Formats: sequence, C-alpha cells, structure tokens
Amino acid sequence: MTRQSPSGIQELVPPSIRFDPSQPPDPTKARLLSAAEALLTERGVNGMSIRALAASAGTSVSAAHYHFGSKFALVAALFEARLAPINAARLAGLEAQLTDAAPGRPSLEAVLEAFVRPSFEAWRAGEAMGRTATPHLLAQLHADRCPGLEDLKTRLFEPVFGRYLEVVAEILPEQSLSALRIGLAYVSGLLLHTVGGHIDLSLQGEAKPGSFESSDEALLRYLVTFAASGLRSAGALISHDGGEDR
Amino acid sequence: MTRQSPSGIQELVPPSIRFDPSQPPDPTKARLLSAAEALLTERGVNGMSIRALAASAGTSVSAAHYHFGSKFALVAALFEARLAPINAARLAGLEAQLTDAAPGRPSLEAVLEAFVRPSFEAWRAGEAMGRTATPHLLAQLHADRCPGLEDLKTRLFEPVFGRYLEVVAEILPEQSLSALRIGLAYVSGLLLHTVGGHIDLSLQGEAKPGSFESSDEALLRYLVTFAASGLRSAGALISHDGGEDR
DNA sequence: AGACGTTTCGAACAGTTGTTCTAATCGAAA
DNA sequence: TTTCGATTAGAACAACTGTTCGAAACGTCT
Repeated sequence: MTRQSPSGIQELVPPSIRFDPSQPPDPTKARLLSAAEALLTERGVNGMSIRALAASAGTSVSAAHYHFGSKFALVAALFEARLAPINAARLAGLEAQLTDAAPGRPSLEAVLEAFVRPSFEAWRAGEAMGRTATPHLLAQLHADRCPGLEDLKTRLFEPVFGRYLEVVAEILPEQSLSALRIGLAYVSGLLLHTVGGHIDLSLQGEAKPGSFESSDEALLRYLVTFAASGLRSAGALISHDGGEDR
Repeated sequence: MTRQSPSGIQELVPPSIRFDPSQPPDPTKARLLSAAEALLTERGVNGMSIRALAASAGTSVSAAHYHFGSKFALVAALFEARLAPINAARLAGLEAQLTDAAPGRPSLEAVLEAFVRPSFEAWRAGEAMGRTATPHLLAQLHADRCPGLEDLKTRLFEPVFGRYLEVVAEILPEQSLSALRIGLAYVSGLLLHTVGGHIDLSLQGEAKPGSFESSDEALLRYLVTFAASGLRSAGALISHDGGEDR
C-alpha cells in the first residue's frame, strides 16, 4: 500500500548496496508531494486542481493519479506524511522531558514546549528559507473542510493528544479531565493560529532589539507561557468533581 | 451600492407608510444570504457553487448574480453583513465597561469578555436551535483562503482591534505594544478556535453536573480566564523597552 | 533480441464551474 | 390598458473539474 521502492528488494535488504541514498527514491512522487504542499497551503483543498499541481510539479495529470489514485488520496497521503514525523517528535520530546526531569515531574511549561516545539521549529525553518512551511500546510488542512479528512485528523492526532492529556493530568491533578481536554485543545489552537500565518510579525513602527522579530525563541516562549498560564488559571475555575461555583 | 429597497423611496421617507415592517424587504436576497451562510460554513468558499446555493435558496442561478453581481461579491457582502453587528456590539460592550466601571479601570477579564461575548453568544444561540451559527461562518471564512477577502477582513477588524489594543494597553502599561498585539491576536485565535467547531464539547464518559456541557457560561468564563491569564503572564516576559532576558 | 513490469504522457471522458444572455413575469404608476 | 423598471427563470457559454484510457518510453532481466 505504502511502498515507495519500485521492487520489494529494498525493504528486504535494509542496508542494501542499491542506489545512492542521497538520491530521492522517486523524484516525481516526491515532487508531486512538495508541489502539492505549496499549492494546498495557499489555495486550500478545493482551490488546488490536479492540473495546476501537475504543472507546478513538472509532470502530467495522469502521473498524479498513477501514484496516488485520486486527489483526495494524494492530500491524505501528504497530510499523513507531513504530520507523522512532527507527532513522533512530540511524543519523543515528551518522553525525554519525563526521563530527564529526574527529581520530580517536569514543569507544565516543559511539557507544553515539547508539544509545541517540533511544529514551531519546522514552521520557522521553512518560513525562513523557502516559500511555504509544513506546519502552515497542516494548519491550512486542519481548517479546511475536506470530507473524509476529519477521520484521518483524529486518528493521527488522538494518540498524541491522549498521551499529553495523561501527563498534564498528573501535573495538574486538581483539574478535571474535561477541563484539561479543552485546555489542551486551546493550546493546539494557539499553535495552529501561530503557524497558520494569522499573526503578523511585522514590527509596525517599533523596531526594538530583542523583540519578537529578532528572535523566534521569544515568540515560542510567549506561546508556551501564554498556554501554560491560561491552562493553570482557567482550569482552576472548574473543581475536579465537576461542579462550578455558579 | 448597498441599497436594499427597489426604489429610493424608503430611504427618503424613514417612517413611511409602506409595506409591513415585519416582512423582510427582499425575501430572495435575504434567503440567498441565509442559504449561503449555511453552505459556506460547511463547505467553504470554493466548496459552495452558485447552483447549490440557488437550489438551497429556492431560486435560480441568475437571481444570485442579479442581486450581488458575482460569487465573490456575495460572500463579501455576507461576511460584512454578519461581522458588522458583532463588531458593533464589541465596541459598545467595551465602552459600557469603560463607563460602568466608575471607580477605576475595568478589569482585563471584563474587557476581554466584552470582546468575546457577542460572538460567543451568537454562536451558542445559533448552535442551540437551528443548524449553523453565524460566528461559525466567520471562523470558516477567516480560515478560508479567499483572494481579495483578506483586505475586507483587516478593514473590518482593524478598528475594533485597535480600540481594544488601546484599552488593554492602559490596563497593562508595563507591556509593549508588540507583545499586546500578539496577545490580542491570540485571544481572537482562541475565540475563533472555539466557535469554529474545533472543540468537542462531548462529555466522553464523564457526565458531571455543572461541567461545560451543562452551561455555556462556564465555557465562556474558561475562555476569558484562559486568555486574560495568558495575556498577563506571557507579556511579562517581554519588558516594555523591548529587551528580553535571554 | 525479446519480453516484462513500471512509469509517463497526451487525448478524451462526462460533469461542473461562474457568468451572460434573452425572454418572460411581476407590480405599480400613467 | 398600457408602460416601465425591477425581478426572475431557463438556456447557453466557454472554461475548468477529476478521472480514465491507450499508446508510447523506460530500465531490467531472460
């Protein structure tokens, strides 16, 4: 289903003496995905046509259908291929925080940063050099109403969300799970809002050194602090046994 | 440009003895807007076709073009018609807070609530009865990449944003304007994330009384507290003269 | 050389898109 | 009743949509 090599040789002989590993295994397929990434980010799912994609990738329309089967399968494959490594980095970063913080539990800020950093860094890196960044695409596809893609979103995001929910619930044991669920949804909402390009980093008159424009880390820390503080304070409104003082 | 009455009589004779005021002045135009609101929310701009809109409104394709001129003009008119009253309520609520809080400045929470409440209440009201809610459409159009609509967004939103920025800057005088700008963008991001349907209010196993499901006010207060606390804490990272301690 | 599976391309498919045109309908003023 | 402007509906437009098909070109193995 998801095989990339033309024949099954490569997956049977892991360190095989075949091809140059620096060469991409399938140029056209990768080129289609990369072109689709750019087009989807700025035009959305319904705004991107297979012909525009083929023209942008330098191939034909039928090549796209040969490799992916349908337009929806293409965007689904791209979404999964791009989100998977970010989610893996999120889980790895979380476990690293859990083991590195030997004395006690990691701080809420450290946990939220582990969640936010992979996507944030990929966003800044992509935005700095080339044109479009991968997390920007993910934010766009998240906002895009694409029938059938909702299931894929939840299926890919749920395990990560669930694991972070467990850890945050241990850090904030006085908060109910439903409150934490909304809080974590807000955290990812803030991240999506950031990488989705809905924030203008333009300095607008004041060019102070050390401000957001000069350092990506400052913006990341603003996001993490905002989320952690909001999560703590807002969750305190709802007592753990469900009742709110109203 | 934006005249609704067939002839210019109605705007020349304000309390004229014409028509029944309870009757909508132009059923088909209003019906088109209402149908477009539903279709745009669940399909996006590129996902809605004029034919589907005409069928849903019970009219013909040419009626839509007669009243609005083009598809883009229709969605722009709808966006402006729906956002304007919400923005007006935001400004009115803010001024009410400024005058009502006689002793000193209003609290940050009160100001943010004045910003959030109009959209939030319209969202809950619409979601409770009929099918789709107006703020859901606004969130969808905000996320939708529609060429030419960006200018309209900033033109409509900028005065509200600027006024709130002034007031919040007085409440938090130690924070820089660029930090507050990002913070306010985060507040509106949280609101859009909420009314955009990206938060599942399903109880998922725990049905505690007094939780989010039973009271809309609880969710609104969670949102306001989250935003206010995040705004306060995150902005403290950036000193007013621009330098951050890194 | 020949045969094989993989990959690519151009053409063509039926269906939909936004828009335009023309004729018909409506209600009120003359 | 006739006239006129406003409103509507249906047909038709060219352009574009995702998808399919068959014929080439590709390198690899026998």
